[in-house]
Amino acid sequence: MGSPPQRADARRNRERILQAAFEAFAAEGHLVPLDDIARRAGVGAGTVYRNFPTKEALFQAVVTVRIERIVDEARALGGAADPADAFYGFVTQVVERAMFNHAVCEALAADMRGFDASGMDEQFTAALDVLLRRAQNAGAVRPDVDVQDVRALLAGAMYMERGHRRGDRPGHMTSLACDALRPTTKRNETSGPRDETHCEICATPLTPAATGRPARFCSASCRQKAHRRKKASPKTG
Amino acid sequence: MGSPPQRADARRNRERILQAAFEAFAAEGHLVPLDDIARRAGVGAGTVYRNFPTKEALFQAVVTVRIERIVDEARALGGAADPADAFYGFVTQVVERAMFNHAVCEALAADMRGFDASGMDEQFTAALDVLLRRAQNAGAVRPDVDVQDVRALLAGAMYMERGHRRGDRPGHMTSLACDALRPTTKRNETSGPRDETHCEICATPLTPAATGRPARFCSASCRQKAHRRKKASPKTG
DNA sequence: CTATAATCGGAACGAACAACCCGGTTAGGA
DNA sequence: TCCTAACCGGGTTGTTCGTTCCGATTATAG
Repeated sequence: MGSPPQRADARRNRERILQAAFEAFAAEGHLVPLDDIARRAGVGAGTVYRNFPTKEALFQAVVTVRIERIVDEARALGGAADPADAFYGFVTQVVERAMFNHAVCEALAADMRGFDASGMDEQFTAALDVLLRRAQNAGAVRPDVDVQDVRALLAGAMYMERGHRRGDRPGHMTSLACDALRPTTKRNETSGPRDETHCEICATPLTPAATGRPARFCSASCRQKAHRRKKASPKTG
Repeated sequence: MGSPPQRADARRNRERILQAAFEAFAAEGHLVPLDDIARRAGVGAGTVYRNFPTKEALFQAVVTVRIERIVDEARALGGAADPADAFYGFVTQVVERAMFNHAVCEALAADMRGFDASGMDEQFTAALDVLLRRAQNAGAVRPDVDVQDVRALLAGAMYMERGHRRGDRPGHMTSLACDALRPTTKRNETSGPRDETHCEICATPLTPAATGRPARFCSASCRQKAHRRKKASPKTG
């Protein structure tokens, strides 16, 4: 009890392990072999296990710090002047951050990777709930979603950004996900009309027109159809 | 070449393996051990490997059939009378189906699990593109998304439905995802207002009121704030 | 400097799983 | 019925990875 708590080298190694684990988990997720972490920390696997009972415990030790920080930010935004900015800004930022940290991504994902035990799940959900309700009361978020929906959408947005990352348009899927939450007004229409490479009517791929002006239809009949439609339904066309 | 193509028991076993693999992959995804599939089929692991060079080949053989069916349905919907119904109906149905088939879910997910080789990815994307463009031309889908966005949203919806499944409201996240694609008009507002357990203004948790009527605010000041807001912004409130 | 106990590191273990192999079995034609 | 090539199945191998163990090392008090 009164004994010197730890030897100096032991303390140093613990820090090194945490640092290496943070980097490794962030880069590759919880599946990274523990031996890799040990090697990056410059210690043996045994030393890791003297500090953390299981690999899972190490993962949680690393991630809990990050989640706590995120929860703190959410709480700080709870009193922000503009509830809409606070909510959408927070959501966007969380996803953005998770993009660069696979571990946070996994922790916030669907199952919270068993974080229920540490209470992080409840805290995160509660903090998010405050932002959500304020935004809803301000009319910035549709009223028929609850905090679990937003949690799911967050996880989904991270998943989409990671899985379907195309070099261009980072954050595009998140923007789309946010639009799903908005009331029917005020959209985030990002880009202009897509560049057309298919017939606008039947979606047949268009051969690159030799003429300067890009073609919009594959045939005269489709062009006529388009004209007819434009006249018939000016509301939806 | 002219030799009897296969022994009867071999043919029978092949069918059994395909059936067992379909069930196992559908229930548990591609991670299910191959030995389990062999056992369910009532054969040894060796017999599986005599029919399919790798576990991955077996997975693809099983899943390709399902994806082909989905692609066929998409193509059939390409000429539907109502492009909006065709598109949203197809998306909803694909997610719904994947809910009960983990294998399809994984195959349609972000990376298509290497299905590029079999051409399924291109075919699925092309068929989906037709539905999307027709729906866009009909004004039922916002014009600033492309087929890759929809692919991502599909994968995300499946992910969300699977991960955050709450007993109630199956398909709710899919409905939300579809709303992200709609033009600003015409929403799918599913349920009424959520049951309030927090202050509508500051989101403080409300202690269950002893009185019969449920409270909506945590304090008199919040109640006043609500009144003021309702007068100030009748458009958004 | 010395003694000693905490600490270190990596070898060793066990479990899981894909893939291979070979001795025994059987279908099906003659 | 008999023969044989095709086929069967599970035991075996190789690999990966989490976890444990123990002889070697080293920090630190006296």
